[in-house]
Amino acid sequence: MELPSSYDPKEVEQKWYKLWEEGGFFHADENDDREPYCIVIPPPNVTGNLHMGHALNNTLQDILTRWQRMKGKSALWMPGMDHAGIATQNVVERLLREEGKSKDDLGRENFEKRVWEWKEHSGGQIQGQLRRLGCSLDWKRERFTLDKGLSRAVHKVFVSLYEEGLIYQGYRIINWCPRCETALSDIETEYKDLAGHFWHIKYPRVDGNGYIVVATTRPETMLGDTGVAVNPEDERYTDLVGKKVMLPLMNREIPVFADSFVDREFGTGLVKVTPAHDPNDFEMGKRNNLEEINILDKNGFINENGGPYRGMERFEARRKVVEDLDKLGLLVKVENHDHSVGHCYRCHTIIEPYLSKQWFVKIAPLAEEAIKAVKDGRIKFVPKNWEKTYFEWMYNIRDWCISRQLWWGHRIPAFYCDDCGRVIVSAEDPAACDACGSKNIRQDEDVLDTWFSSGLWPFSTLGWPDKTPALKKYYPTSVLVTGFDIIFFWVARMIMMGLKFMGDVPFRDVYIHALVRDEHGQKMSKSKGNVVDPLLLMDEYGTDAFRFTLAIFAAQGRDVILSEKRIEGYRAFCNKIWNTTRFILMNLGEGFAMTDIDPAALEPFDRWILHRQNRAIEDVSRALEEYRFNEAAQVIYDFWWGEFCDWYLELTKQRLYDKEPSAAKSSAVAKQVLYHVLRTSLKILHPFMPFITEEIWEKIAEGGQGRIITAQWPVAEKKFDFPAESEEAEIFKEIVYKIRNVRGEMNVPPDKKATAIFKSRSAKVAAIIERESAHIRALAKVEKITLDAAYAPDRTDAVAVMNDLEIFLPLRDLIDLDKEKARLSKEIDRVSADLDRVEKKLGDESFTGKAPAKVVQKEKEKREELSGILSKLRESLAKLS
RNA sequence: GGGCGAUUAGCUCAGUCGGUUAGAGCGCCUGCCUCACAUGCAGGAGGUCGUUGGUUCGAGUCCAAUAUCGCCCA
Repeated sequence: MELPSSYDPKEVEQKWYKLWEEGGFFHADENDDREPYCIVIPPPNVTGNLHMGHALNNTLQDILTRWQRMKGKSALWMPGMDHAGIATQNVVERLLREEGKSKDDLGRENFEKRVWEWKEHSGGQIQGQLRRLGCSLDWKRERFTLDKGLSRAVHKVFVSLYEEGLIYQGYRIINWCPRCETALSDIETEYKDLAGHFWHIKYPRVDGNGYIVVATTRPETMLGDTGVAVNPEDERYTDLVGKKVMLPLMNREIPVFADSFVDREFGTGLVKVTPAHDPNDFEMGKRNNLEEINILDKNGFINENGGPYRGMERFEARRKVVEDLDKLGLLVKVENHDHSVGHCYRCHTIIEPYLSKQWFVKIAPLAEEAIKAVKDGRIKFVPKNWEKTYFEWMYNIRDWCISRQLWWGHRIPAFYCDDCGRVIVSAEDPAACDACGSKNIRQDEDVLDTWFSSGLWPFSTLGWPDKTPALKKYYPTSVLVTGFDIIFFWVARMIMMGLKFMGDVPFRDVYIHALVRDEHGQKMSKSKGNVVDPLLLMDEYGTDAFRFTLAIFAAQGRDVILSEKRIEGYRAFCNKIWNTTRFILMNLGEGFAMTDIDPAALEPFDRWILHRQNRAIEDVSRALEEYRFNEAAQVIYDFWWGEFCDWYLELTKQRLYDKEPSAAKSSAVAKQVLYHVLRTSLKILHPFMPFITEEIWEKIAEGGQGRIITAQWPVAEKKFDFPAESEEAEIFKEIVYKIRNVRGEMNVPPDKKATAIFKSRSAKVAAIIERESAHIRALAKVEKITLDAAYAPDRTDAVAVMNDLEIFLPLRDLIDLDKEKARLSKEIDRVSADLDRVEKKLGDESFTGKAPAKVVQKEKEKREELSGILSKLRESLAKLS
């Protein structure tokens, strides 16, 4: 069979995914008795499209899943999507706006219907894209955070936490997005430094003794001021405490009071207090019994409490307030002031601290357990330094606001009795009030934070609250693979919920990978316009090359800054793989059949490559065990290209091309080894490059060997360990390299076959040269080889020196003596610099006295070697002068 | 303001326990269309590992300070 001379990924990729999926290769069976291995996918948003972050995240998960599947585990990679409350609602609202409608025109029920329709027809684009990426997800088990089973889990958790007192309703300051018209949790608010102003405003004293000056970055909030605070220690204002000032514009008398929260150094040391619009002011208000006046409506417009400013948008009101104060002569000064302003993480609108009634999770008791689980090692973060970030947050965690004023999501299972005012929390919709029996009950309008449901993901997807066989087999899951940006949003919450409801951690390991950044190290984002579409890269370079690039870039603790040139390089690697196969298939010949390899029949380089392959298998396996994806990929790359192709393949050519009957046995062995190494290398490459490996696996199949996706992961075989032969192979490689080096530097044309004379006193080296002379001739392009321990070199001989060996190449008229002198001088400089360093070291008694004997011994050997080489080089140079 | 990370070849990045001459891909230079591959082959140039100090027989690696950049939190 002959292959085309270059690899074309397009058809191959289309073909195999379908065959795998339809063939049930991705399905894990909870009823088999194999050891479980489970990863739950970080559910992408239903609105999502595959971006670089997904590509990296899912490539790594797929590598792990495919590897464990090949290791014989019952490997389950659980797929699914997140309903993404705010994001999805925003998408559908935007579509409605294009039709000139609002969600209120439709009403809640119709709106929800509309979102479901959207989900069915336009949502979940990413599922196809994950297939394109080759993800071996068990699609039959796919879940959605809003499906029936998961909703049941959400209700059960809510009710249970409520009954335990861990969920409560509270009236307090939350982060409010006026555009999304909903509350947000603390971590859904992103702080950005903005250039703002610091307005200094006069508040006249009621007693007529002039005025005080307060400073603020948000002057419009003064409409809701109900006090002015000073630090109790601040002597400047002792006499003010207990007095009243007149709030300008609103003409309301408000008290001056002392509160130690106030920083004397900040601004004027006098702080206007707006309890309904600032979390710190809220606390001070509570401590000092201040009135709470809410001046904003849900859209960020001034409400009826804002007097003349009613109906103005908040920033318009700010301008007007400042203008009016200025007119009244109450504006003392305006300073430029940079400050940190909270923005909605979904729509980037500036959020307002806003007083309202919301549902909260009392987080401290849950966090305590979650901290323990990481402290005592039940959960391990990789890399470990993320544990610090995790602890930092967990120790400072605040109660979690879980209610959202949205329509798309899990509606909060709380009901209010309009007759007796009772709050009923129940997983099933109650028919009547359980206190007064009234049927006059209505459900809470709010839905739950999307992250509330994703916090249950590792067990809800496996069937909880039912005790399913899948849950029993796969929980706790093996590893969670995710980016550090959602450690707080998601990872910490899964840990808390898993411990609470399953009584065990949700996963053993948490592998935190990097963010994919653009070439300037910036986080990719649509608003910055610096996104690179992974689908385009896959189209251009092939999925396997793209995946391999991501893997080899995924060094721990470092961001991935993607370079297209690298992808191009690994596309070339795909082609190399393809052509390795092409070469082997062209040479196996008709009637080839794989047999067991008899170690006794192997020739030296067969032993070398099998030995090297054993090391590659070990190194790849170990790297994967430790989530060092980049290392694993690098090992395969180096082995395949640098050893298998560059050396072994070249070394087999003579054996394969020799048609003499005497060469038949050697050729047959080489074929077996080529085939064996190819098969094994394909296997260790498969998790990284699933498509090309499966394609080739089929091309080289002798029939009935199944698919590579379920082939057995190789282990290093002791019978193929040949350390002594491998050492000799390295000497051989150096000989070839030295000759090539001379040829290259002296510009000897390739068709000019040289003669090489080897001068050595080492029996070992001489034996290698004698044995491998045919290989040296072929690889170094040498015509004739002579071993002569007493050789007296001619002036026109080019020379190369290595340990225990001098190689002379009589070049006659081809030699350029000046060039050869320069070459030798350069070599002498290099070697003597090394020798100097070594001698200096060995002359230092503190080194010989304190360094381990092994290290000293090594240096001594090096000295011998270098001084030998150096003297021979000098001799040669002397002859030229 | 607090915390974390980075700084290594022209570019993008590796470098494990402190121990040979600090590696790779791309780019660059020289020579090759050699019967698997020009997406290739052979050879070469290119680095005082941000700076300063310290620990050590020995530092790209450990410690401290500092500069620059990035991220997270307040």
